[in-house]
Amino acid sequence: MNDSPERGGVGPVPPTSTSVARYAGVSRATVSYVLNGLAAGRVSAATQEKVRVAAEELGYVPHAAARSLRSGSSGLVLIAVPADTVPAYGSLFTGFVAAFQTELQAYGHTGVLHGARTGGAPQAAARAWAELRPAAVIATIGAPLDEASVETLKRSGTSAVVSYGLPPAPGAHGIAMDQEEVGAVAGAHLLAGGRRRIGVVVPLEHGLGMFSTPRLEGVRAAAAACPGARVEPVELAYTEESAAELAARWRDLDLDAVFAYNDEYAMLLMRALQDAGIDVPGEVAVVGADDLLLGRLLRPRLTSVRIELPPPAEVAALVDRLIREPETPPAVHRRSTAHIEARESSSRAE
Amino acid sequence: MNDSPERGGVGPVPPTSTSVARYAGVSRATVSYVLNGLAAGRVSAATQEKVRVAAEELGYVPHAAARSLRSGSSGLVLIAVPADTVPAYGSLFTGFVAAFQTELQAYGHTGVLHGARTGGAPQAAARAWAELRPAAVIATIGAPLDEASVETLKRSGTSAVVSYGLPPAPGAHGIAMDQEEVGAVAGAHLLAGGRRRIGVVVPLEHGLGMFSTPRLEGVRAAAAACPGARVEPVELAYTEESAAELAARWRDLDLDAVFAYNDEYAMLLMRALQDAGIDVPGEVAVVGADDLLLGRLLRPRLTSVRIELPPPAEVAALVDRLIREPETPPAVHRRSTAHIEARESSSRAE
DNA sequence: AACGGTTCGTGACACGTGTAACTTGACACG
DNA sequence: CGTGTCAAGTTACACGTGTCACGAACCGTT
Repeated sequence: MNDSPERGGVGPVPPTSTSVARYAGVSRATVSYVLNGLAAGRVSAATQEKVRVAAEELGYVPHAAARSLRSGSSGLVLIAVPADTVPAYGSLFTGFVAAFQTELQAYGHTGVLHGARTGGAPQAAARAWAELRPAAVIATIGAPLDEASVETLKRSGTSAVVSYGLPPAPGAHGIAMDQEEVGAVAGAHLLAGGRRRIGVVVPLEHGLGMFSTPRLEGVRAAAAACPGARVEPVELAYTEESAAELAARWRDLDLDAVFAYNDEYAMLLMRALQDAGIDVPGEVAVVGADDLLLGRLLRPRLTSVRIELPPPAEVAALVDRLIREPETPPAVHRRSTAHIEARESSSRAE
Repeated sequence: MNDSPERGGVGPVPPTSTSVARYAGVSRATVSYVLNGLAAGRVSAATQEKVRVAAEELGYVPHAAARSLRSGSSGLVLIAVPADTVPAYGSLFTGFVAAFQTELQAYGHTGVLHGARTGGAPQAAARAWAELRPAAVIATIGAPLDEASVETLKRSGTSAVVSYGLPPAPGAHGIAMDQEEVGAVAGAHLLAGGRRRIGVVVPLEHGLGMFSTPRLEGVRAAAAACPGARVEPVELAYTEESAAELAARWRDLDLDAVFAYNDEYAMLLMRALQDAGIDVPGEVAVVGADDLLLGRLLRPRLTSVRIELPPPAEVAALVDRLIREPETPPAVHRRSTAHIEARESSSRAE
């Protein structure tokens, strides 16, 4: 007759609010009121104390699933990241995500990070997310998110779906990095330095394509205003071999500048060029992005596009608002800005 | 009389198994059997099809919280990371965590990452984790985890608590990085190269202490066997200013070698030493750890201790076993190995 | 004494799911 | 015809929580 599910372990059953109530000699409702701070004018101070002591004594921790079921909201904010292309990211995001989780906590949400394979069908990932009934989903760069996924999430009760750092999927809000601006800033800097034949590194690593295309377009846009300027994509993988191979045939490409996608690719390529006897910045100027500390350790020091992301606190505030006002029509809420940090690797041509 | 909680949004209510049952013209139990693959010999093929179609049509996604409540297990594996010291990590972990989540999925668990501030009381973090009733918690380097936290988790039903990359807290399992071995390998290499006055970088960044102490001990252990050898801690923060300041007073320290905690600190320090006119490796040998690609781009190329972590698949398998056999007594299950990758930054002294 | 207000609690329902136990025909066997 | 056996579903309960509506005292006023 006992229908209670198996508790495999022989360990003690976790205390519930019922245990606490019994222990304190009050009803379960009272426990709930006290522990959720709704006891004002309902429960005497003495009883409150009794309940608190009982909860402490028993080591009571509320059951998030039960609370979620009853209250109709999980309090989760799910941050989706791509599971496979992370190493090529740079450490730009790890810091942001951590800070963001901390900020969310202040609003009473629990930020949780979920890796999704970019290879598989986006639908499968969206289903896994939807099962958790998150109040919001933030899909970061490279995470699979299409229109159907947004639909799945919304139908399952997620009030806000936000694309972070890339153009939002239809139906989703956006906190965009303006990738074209990144390219434009890099391009403008190189053109101002007298460069006219600009290569743009397109990483061969899977999943970075959505990133490099708009950057390439940004460089092109900057070059359009400048007669005689030429812009060309250059493929590169994040390995020493690939960089050496590219450097070996560099002179055939006839370029006097390269925007290398990010600082890590830039450092890799710059080294390979130098090893091949090509002078930086004399023969070719190199520009990266993300402004990593390590880029300043090389000689010449690496010029970089610094990308200002909206600060975590601001993003958390926005997400909280979107959760509380689910009817807000999808829009792009905030863009990043990009600035050039000019250093020796892109000094003006003679 | 309606006690159902508010659904703030005006959006349609998410479909439940009841909706699906009504739509398909069967009972809710049948839906459950079909969708969980327990229909063999219980439900006719025709009915199964009807149910599947209905679920698809309605976009039904099961409610994880409800399932968790009923089944007594959340299916979650919580990966705890420190929320504040991440940038100093290097990209070593981001790749691992992502791969690990993917592997876990194959076992039917859902890996989820949770950032915890290292500043606050460990108890608060443990409580937040325990609320989710995870089947297992994996605390990575720097995540706050003490004996009381382990106790809180176990009492709330978590069957396995695993410390990853650091000595396990009492009561927890361990998948350890052998930090002493890392130090020992670096120390042995430097001693073999004729160095006798070895500095060991201790990062000033919060939360990395537990890391550097055993490494320092490892270097000391290696030096103990070598008469005349001297080992000293050297403090350094991950900023150019700190490195320059250290380099300026370097000669007072009278050291001919330094093990710089990891490659990022090593690159930073090496650059600062060079800028101060100190020859590497002539006057001082530099060794890092993690064997990053970027370390090979500097001149001289950086010697590094490569740390082989247990592969994600293996870790996932272990965690799955610990979940299924909760009585397994706590133990250290797997250690990392460390190898020296000798390059020019630590060439033999004259 | 009757009445209204305040203080301090409790009883009971609903959230969505998984599954053991039961029902209902249909059919076969003695 | 009574009795199993089996297929195909259904009924009903439990998981742990939040909260609405409803007491039961107690106190002060008319």
